[in-house]
Amino acid sequence: MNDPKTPQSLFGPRVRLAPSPTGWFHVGNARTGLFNYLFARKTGGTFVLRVEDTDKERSKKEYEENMLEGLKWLGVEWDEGPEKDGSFGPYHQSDRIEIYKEYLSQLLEEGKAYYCFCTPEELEAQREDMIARGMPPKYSGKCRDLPENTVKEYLAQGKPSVIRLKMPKKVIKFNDIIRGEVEFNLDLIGDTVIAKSLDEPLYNFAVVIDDYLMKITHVIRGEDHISNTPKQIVIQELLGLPTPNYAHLPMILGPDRSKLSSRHGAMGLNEYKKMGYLPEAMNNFLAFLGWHPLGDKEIFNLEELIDKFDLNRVQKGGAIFEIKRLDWFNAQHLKTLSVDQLFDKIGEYIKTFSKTPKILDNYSPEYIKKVIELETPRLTKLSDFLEFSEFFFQENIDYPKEYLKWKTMEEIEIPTSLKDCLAVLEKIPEKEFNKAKIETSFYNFISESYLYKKDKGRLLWPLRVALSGKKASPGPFEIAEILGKEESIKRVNFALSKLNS
RNA sequence: GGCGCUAUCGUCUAGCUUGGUCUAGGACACGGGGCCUUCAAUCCCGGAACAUGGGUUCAAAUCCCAUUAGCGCCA
Repeated sequence: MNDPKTPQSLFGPRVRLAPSPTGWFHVGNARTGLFNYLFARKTGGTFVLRVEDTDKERSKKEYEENMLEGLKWLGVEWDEGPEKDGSFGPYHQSDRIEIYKEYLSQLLEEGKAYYCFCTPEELEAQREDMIARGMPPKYSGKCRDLPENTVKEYLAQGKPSVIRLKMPKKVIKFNDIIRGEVEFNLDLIGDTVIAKSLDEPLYNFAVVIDDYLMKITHVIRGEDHISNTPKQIVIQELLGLPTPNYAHLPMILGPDRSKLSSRHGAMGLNEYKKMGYLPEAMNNFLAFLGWHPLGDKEIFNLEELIDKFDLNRVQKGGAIFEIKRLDWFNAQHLKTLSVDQLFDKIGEYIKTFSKTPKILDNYSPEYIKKVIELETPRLTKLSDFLEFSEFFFQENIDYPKEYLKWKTMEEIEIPTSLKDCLAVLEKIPEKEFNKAKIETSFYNFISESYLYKKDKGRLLWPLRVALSGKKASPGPFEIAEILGKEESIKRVNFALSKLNS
């Protein structure tokens, strides 16, 4: 904290998310982004988004767009980066090649880095030899002290080369906010390659330069980068740059406890949107993967997460991505929404992903909202709505007639029940056709019948199936109210006709 | 192979800094039950963990050491 070499900013901490657009934006990136965002907002800092697209073969514009879209969906807004100008751009590494070149040249001139002309075959042979002798497989340092003329000559000849760092023999220690003191013996690492050429810097080098120039004060990233950290610190030291604070987040794991990947069936973030998950639930779930606030409260929106967030409470061990837990978070968040909010979200979901968006045109918002209100307790995901409530939006429903049979009934008894239902329904005035009235009407009727009083299912189960066509649905009275008198009667009649056929 | 990180219920975790209040708390999932016309929601109950072995101490999930296992990085 008091290290004078730690970068300081007058405007609070500066953090960054620095993904490579070489694949669909996944939950690991999203979680890292979320933690950076929460930290920045909590501390009044700045969240920078930097696109590490130096790998020209694998980087694709569509991946980058997918990433921006994912971040926007979550509400994890960056302050500087693509689409948002800042004073520390450009924010694409591909636009910063000239900058890296300068620093690379400086290291070369100062003799802190050197050209290496060893061939892959030579390196492979060296490595095997080292391993065979039980030593750490590191570069031998063969080209470390090549005479200047030789280097110039080789370069002029166009001999393939890379740029290596002259790794000092020392122990690097750094204080990780999450893990405490971590130390590495550089002697075991060897002279690492920092660039393929002056125009092609490698990850470890570009990161250091960017973090410095973008005045990053806190590097919050995945634990898989912890082994890169000593190399990056050495580069900082050789260049005379400050070292930021580091916080290495635990990994998100698959069910087999290895790093979560598509191998586990993990999908891009937009797939979760497609499945009907809410961004609030995703944030809540992701935040709780490796972090936990004080107390027993579990359901938090973004604002509340910001308020409670504390890097010091981040877990050290990896956390398995368990979708059932996400389901629960989603159901809980769904229940916090008002009917109007749900109507908007479900409407948008249907418009974007459903093959049958016409229910929005064919039914009034009031009607749809009533259905939503009724179905909310059953919803886990937005997509469930269509599945559970389709019978409200179909002119003609159909179902196997066996569904109509209550467990204590014989099939020949069903028509009687349905006819009784019809009689009750018909007696209710159109204007009073609401749940309360329907319910009292039925209960009055039931109280007059010894058979129904003993076993209400004999009357109500066939009615419910006639109205919904499903084995599982909300209760018959609330369905009937929404359907209306006419449609309810029509459906009971339809059930009767099914039994005759 | 080397180095590094990690280790509490099946899962996410609280507790560990400042040993005793921990016969280890919560949540998800699971099982059972209540409500009940089904499903869901909801409520109640239940099983379920300090990786192992040594220390230190009157006392250890908590401190120290070793071991084991898992993962990550390096090519």
